[in-house]
Amino acid sequence: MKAPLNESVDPALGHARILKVIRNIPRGQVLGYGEVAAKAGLPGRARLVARLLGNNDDPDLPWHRVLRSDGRIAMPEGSRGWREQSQRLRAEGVVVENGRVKRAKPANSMDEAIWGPG
DNA sequence: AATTTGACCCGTC
DNA sequence: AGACGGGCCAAAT
Repeated sequence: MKAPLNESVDPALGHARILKVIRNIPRGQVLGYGEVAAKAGLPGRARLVARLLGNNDDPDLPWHRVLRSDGRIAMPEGSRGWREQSQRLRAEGVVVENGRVKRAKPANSMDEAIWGPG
């Protein structure tokens, strides 16, 4: 039998789960659209995440912590949102260059570089 | 009910 | 790093 790779999910519930994941991104950290979707139990639905953010009106939602998989900001360069996102990220200590976020932060020690934090 | 759209993603070159 | 092509999937037209 052919098991579906992912189950269909009630839209309202899916939306809620996605928003929850975004709200749970720690300060100073970022996540890709696809990663958010996956964490919400909706693999392959990165574009749904994008749509939700586009429609979102909740000022408390840390939407700025969501980036494209290549680490770049997902809005037209120079646009209002683009500038605000860069600024918000920097305010949290995230390094942003030309709308691109460096995920591989310079490690504070060689141990961290090799074994990672923790 | 068919087509278009979107703050996307991935392999390849 | 950047360019291209093809794939993806729910929501809006």
